[in-house]
Amino acid sequence: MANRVTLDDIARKVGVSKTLVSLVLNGKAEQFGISRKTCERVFQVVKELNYRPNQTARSLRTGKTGTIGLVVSDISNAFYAQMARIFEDLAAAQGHSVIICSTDEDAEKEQRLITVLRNRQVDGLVVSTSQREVSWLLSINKYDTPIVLIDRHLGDNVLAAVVAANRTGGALLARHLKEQGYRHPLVLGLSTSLISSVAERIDGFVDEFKKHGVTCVIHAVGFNSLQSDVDALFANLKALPVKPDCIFAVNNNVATAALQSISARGIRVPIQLGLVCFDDLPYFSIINPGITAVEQPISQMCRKAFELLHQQISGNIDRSNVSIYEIPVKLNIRESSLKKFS
Amino acid sequence: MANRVTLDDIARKVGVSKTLVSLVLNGKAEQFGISRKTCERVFQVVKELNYRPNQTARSLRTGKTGTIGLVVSDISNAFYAQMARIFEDLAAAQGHSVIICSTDEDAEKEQRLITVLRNRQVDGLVVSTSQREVSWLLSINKYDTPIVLIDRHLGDNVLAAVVAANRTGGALLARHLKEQGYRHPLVLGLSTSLISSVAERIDGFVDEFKKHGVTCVIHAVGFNSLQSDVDALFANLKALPVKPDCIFAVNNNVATAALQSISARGIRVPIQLGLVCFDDLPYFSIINPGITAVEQPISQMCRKAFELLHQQISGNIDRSNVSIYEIPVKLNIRESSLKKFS
DNA sequence: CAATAATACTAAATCGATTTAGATTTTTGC
DNA sequence: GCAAAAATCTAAATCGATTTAGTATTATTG
Repeated sequence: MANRVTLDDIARKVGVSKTLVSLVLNGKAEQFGISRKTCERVFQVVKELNYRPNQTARSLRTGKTGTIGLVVSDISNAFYAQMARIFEDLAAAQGHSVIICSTDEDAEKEQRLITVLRNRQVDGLVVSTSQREVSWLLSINKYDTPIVLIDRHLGDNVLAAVVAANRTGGALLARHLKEQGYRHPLVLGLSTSLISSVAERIDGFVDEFKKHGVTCVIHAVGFNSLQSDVDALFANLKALPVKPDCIFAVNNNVATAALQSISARGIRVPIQLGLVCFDDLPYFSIINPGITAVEQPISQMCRKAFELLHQQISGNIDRSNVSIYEIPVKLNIRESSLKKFS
Repeated sequence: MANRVTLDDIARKVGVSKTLVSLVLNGKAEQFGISRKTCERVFQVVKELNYRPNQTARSLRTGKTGTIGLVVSDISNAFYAQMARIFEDLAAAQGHSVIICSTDEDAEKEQRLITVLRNRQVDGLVVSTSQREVSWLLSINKYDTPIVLIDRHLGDNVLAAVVAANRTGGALLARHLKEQGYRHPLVLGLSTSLISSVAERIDGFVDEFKKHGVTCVIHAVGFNSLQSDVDALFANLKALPVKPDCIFAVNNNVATAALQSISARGIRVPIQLGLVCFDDLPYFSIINPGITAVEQPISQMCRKAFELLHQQISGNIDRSNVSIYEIPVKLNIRESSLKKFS
């Protein structure tokens, strides 16, 4: 075996105790008054034998694994994939690793996955939760593993959370549509709309239209039957009491499904139908018409979440006094909602 | 702490040894002739105290962490994000977890990341490698950690690898373009074209055209300067000795960058310029024109790679006799290459 | 020069599981 | 009723690191 080299092997070869080797390798040589010469011999042998510390053993002793768990609904979704990459980089900068889990918006599956992560002794969790009540996560956070919520929160002052300005973003989209002359908005939501992010996007959107006396129709589609639900809706668009003149897709998946239907049916955007989306994707600016979207500040959200998690892990923060951090969003106006000018 | 419950706690409360508790929990009760009654009491107390085994301790003793490392160039790329999701599911089905690392096509970074993963005692590695020679990975695989390459291989009979039928896919695209009447193909490759997948795609493409006396122009762009390199190319298209009438993007990133340029310059596809891509994306079938693409069998590739890895991990296979598995691809013809009919 | 301090190092305990080797107790056969 | 066999269970070693509580040895000081 290339690496059955242990601390003992180093110690034996150098002719010192493994305590000393450990101290040297952990940079505590100075503190423990270990002579420069000895240090050098240790480093030399470490290099010679190509010693690599067994992280498992270290974790058992220290109680720290240098691993964080990232729990999202689906890592293959572009939004969470980007998030994963950013967390990976943030973690790697500290020599930490990330284990990623996809819940498919299933609260029970989420609990199973989090249990696995806890058994693996992750130092902390970043969770885009599908839970509907806070108690379970709260007790974990309180007694065991630090948790920071991302993208979705579970109400005030219970668990630290970093979210996009969902309500504001929804309102921005609504105001824009209204200014463009759209009057019959249809909100394409998810049947899991209890999750805070989607709910607030919809609230912000609906409230803004309501201010001007316009009522929104809300239609929910299933996370696991997205395309077929959306297709079914489009097949019956004309049968609706009021035929919508624009659509608000609450996330990038919904928007893509809608675009699929729109494309298949040859519906003309933005004339026949306006389209806006919460969450921006690279291809939205490539296609014709470009899709008006609210861009989420993923990088900022991740950095803040990571910072909060680290404060909790290192115990530099009072875990009972937590806040929801809301990061501003940006409206990218493109042709899909420009009724006036088309 | 919610979970400072250890095997000892269970043993003490039940009034047996921790050996027994461990045996019971690992399903070895029968084998060791432990009475039904005792088992039941153990299970009851385990549930009562909400015992969760410490995976770190278990890993140290058994030498198995139940973790595999997935090393790719960038997890936020749709292709690898999908891959990650599939591996996650495959691993989860066996109670295993996945740690994901992004190398940015940097061979040294890849080595650093793999070293971290090995220190974490991962049971195996699935790597879409950026290495240019096989020796380093080979020695790891031989003496230490099982490795299966995915998407890219490093030559015959050195490391198990699962790849798409890259050469065939390239040829399929070339034949199609030729049949459509395109005669001046430009290959948009990557400066990291030494990697087998890209190289073979290009080879297959170029060879097919050569059969019919057509020479391809090959233009490489940088992984870290994709958009600007592509933009620069498009700015000078006319200045090229032969103006291309179609473009072959060697992967989805390159295609998206090309589309960005195409869209910005108002180039008309497929009339002015045909476009095909190796690697299919959901949005390729939504936009107008749809993008002709070779679809990679990601799921099959992942399943095969996972199977191979598991054979290696469980020692059911001779590690020195390895093969490259090539999985068939599928050509999805869309409007972006239909010169004839447009 | 003895007492004290500083320097350089180490033995052994520990983290929480698994596993080996063996110890009891009970049952069975004759 | 007693040895052998079967049925249950356990003590202790182990994985490979970190950390606590020291121990020698040498240098300094009054």
